[in-house]
Order: sequence, then C-alpha cells, then structure tokens
Amino acid sequence: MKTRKSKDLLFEQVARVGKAVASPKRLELLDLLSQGEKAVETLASDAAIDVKLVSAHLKVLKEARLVEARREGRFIIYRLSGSDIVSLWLNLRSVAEKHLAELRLALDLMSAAPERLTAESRASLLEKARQGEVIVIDVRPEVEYLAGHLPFARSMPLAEIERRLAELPPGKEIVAYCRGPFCLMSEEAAGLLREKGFRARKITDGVAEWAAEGLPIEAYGTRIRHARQQ
Amino acid sequence: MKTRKSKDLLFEQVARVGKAVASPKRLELLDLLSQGEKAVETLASDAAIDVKLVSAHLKVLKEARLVEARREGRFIIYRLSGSDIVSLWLNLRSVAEKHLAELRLALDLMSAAPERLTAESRASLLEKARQGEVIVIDVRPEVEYLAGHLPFARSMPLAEIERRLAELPPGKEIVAYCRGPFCLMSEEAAGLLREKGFRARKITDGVAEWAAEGLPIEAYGTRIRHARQQ
DNA sequence: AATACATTCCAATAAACCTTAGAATGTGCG
DNA sequence: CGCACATTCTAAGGTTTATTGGAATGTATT
Repeated sequence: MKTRKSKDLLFEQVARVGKAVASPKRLELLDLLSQGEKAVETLASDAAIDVKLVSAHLKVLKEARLVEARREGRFIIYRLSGSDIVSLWLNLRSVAEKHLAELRLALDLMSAAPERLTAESRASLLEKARQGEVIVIDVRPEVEYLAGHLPFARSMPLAEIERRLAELPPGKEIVAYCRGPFCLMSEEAAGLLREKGFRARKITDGVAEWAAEGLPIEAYGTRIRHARQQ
Repeated sequence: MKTRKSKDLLFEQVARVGKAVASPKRLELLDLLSQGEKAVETLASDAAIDVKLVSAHLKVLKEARLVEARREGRFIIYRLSGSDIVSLWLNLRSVAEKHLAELRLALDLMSAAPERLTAESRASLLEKARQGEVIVIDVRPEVEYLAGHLPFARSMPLAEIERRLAELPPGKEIVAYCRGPFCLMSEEAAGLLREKGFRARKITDGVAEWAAEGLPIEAYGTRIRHARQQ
C-alpha cells in the first residue's frame, strides 16, 4: 500500500520536530533563544551546560530547522528560525503546565507568590506603565533587553540592581520581569528590592508570553507589534 | 545552587510532553484521537500497527497526560485529555510544514492538487454549504462524523460511496473532507466521484483544522462552537 | 465455572540517544 | 605565518527507547 508508506513519511517528518523538543536541555535552549539570538558560549553559560554539549544539542535543533545559525567573527550566533518556534515552546509549556501536576507543584515550590497575569491585569499594567504610575524593570542581561522588551520598561539587569538603586523612585511600585515563568531573576530582584525598602513585585510574563497575548513589544526604542501566534 | 536544580526539574517536566510527541506512531495516534475517542483495537487498525505496540505507545501518551482512558465493557476507550492537545498537534504539524521542505515535498507528491483553504475560502464554503449550493461530504467512518463534523456536512464514508452514489445530486459541486492534510480519504473520494461524472473536489481541512480557525463544528445534529486555541 | 476477547504486562534484543573527552576546523589578531 | 579562541567533529560509554513474542489480567458470554 503506497498510502501507508507516504503517510509514515509525513508523520516521521513531524516527529523530527517532536524529537527536537524531547530533551530538557534543548527546551532550555529554545527558552533562552526566545529572548533573542545568542552565541554558543552564552547559551552554555546561561544554561549551565558544557559548550560541547550545547553545540551537540544545537545541531539537533538545527537539523530539525528550529534554529538557524550565522557566523559573526569568531562567534556563531544562533537564533530561532521563526516566531512560530516561540509559539511552539509556549504551547508545549502550557500543555505541560495544564496537565502535569508535578510541574505546577515545582513552580509553586520555586516561587512564593506566582503572580500570573490575566488579559485585564496586562492591560492595566500597560496603562499604569504608560502613565508612569509603576516602574517596569527588565532584569535580564542588557542584550536581551535590547533585542526586545515590554513597553515603557527600563533595563536593570539583576547583577546591577544593588549599585543602581538610586535610579529607582522610592515610593513607586516597581514591577520586575525576566525571561518568563521558568526564570527566577525577577523573583530575586523583587526580593532584593523589598529588602531595600522598595515596593516591588514580580510578574511571570516575559517578552514571549506578553507578545503571545498580542501585546506590543519595543526594541531599540522603536515600538513593534508582534504578530499573534505563528 | 538550588535554582539550577529546580529549573532542571521544570524543563524536565515539559520534556515529558516533548518525548511523548517524539515518535511518528504516537503522532499518528494523536491525529486519530483528534477525530474522536477510540478503542485500542480501532487505533491499531486505523494506524496499521500491532495492538501491543499501540498499547505501549498509548501508555507513554498516558504517562505524559496527553490522553486519558476509560473502560467500556471489554474495550478501553482512549481520548485526548483536552482540546489543547489538538492544538499542540496542529502546532507541531504546522511548524514541520513551514520549516521542513521534505514534508512539503512529500505532501505535494501525495496529493495532486493540495487545496489549502484560507479564511475567506472557509467562510465562503460555509455560506455555500448553508445555502445548499455545494454538498459537503464527510468521508470518514461514521463514528467520527458523529463525534463532530463540519456544518451542513453529510456522512458518506469512503467505503460506502460507490453504492450510495444515488444520494448525491448530479449537477452540484461536491466537497469532500476527511481527517486533515495527512489523510488521503477525501483525495480518493473526490477522484472516485469525478470518475463517476460528478463535479467533486477535496479540501485538506479536517474537523480539527476547521475548529482551530474558530469556525463552528456540529455534533449529533447540535451545533457546537469550539474554543479557539487551548 | 469455562471460554472468548481486549488489553496490558514482562522480558529480550536492537537501535537511537546523551554525555564526556580529545582531536580538528575555521576565524581573527599580532 | 602562527597563536588564541569559538565551535564542531569523532569516538566511546552508558542509558533509554522501539519493537516483538509470550504470559497475565480483567471483563463479558455461555
């Protein structure tokens, strides 16, 4: 039966994508790459895995066409091969979050008050940020901020917060965000700020989650509206 | 570092879902299950794989919580554990379709004229079907039709078409659909009908694709509006 | 109680995958 | 040119996964 063979071929091709997302390390790489393009070494240190291993995993991702690479001097810069890959990652994560109790448990354990935004709270946050009623800070490394950030957010990488406290207005509410729900930088930042007497909270949204809701993202000072889903 | 360990835990959980979709056979099972719940034996014969192997794959899917099972007499009926699983499958397929040239090639080889619908052509098809200007036929097995079908479609399983030709009006345009782009039943049905002198074409949409566009689905004569994405 | 049937469990083998270490490639810089 | 550096390739180990056959479970039927 020729239909059987060609059908098998089709599912096999989709399974190439499936296999690519079947490893925790590769998922972490996808998560990191949704913050913007990165060199192999950067990925390795961000994900805390050996460079050689990162390279091997990137090869798998590249063969499944989820990422693309370009050379820049001595570095090789990897990027997701489309915004649909971000959606796929978010989709996988949301399925896992919805159906795997273990994941929800681990998330709760990790973060004391996991504030998950709704459509309304996002809209109101955007409005308050526009009015200057709250200060939104992006605590990721600055390169990631430059690649794209929430509207009206200012960059204040976690590592620099302590010595840049003077930049923050004492009375105002501060909202910190980072790479998304699996990232703990905003948690840490908010904790630190509260210790220092600020009124700070964190949100679990990152740029990808925000954009997936159809909300605008800024890059290099220019406002860009990200397409909703793929 | 405790953050590292808990982070690993999170990605590992999502990877459970990734691993579940890393096999062509399991993807085919998900595709079949998005047509409605099915017993193990049915899945085995639909996917042309051994029952024991189907059972093993279903176990993996169940452990990743993508499917659920219930007993009904001697049979065990499997179903997707939510409509977000259908979205995940569509998402994976669309990523593969967009990025893997091999898949597009295989699809083109398989089907002479792969008519892919757009938002407009879907709306116009729906309208014409409502008006009775075209006859939409669902050529899947009748159980699947009963579980949910396109609006105004009538059930005419591929196996029965030949002896039920009299039910079809000779002049009118006939539009056949089946399980989606990876399914060849509508292709075959349209070919057969054209041979018999009818004006017939197929569309690649199945119920899942149609519903994912936010369009209504009927089941048991009752119109149901499926939620868009998860 | 005995049989038929659908499905799962168990064990075994081969193939695929992850990871690490060491060698190789290719680029920029002195 | 030769050295330093980022990255990839190759090889080898240990582990996991896919598949198959045979035994076991649990439900309906007689």
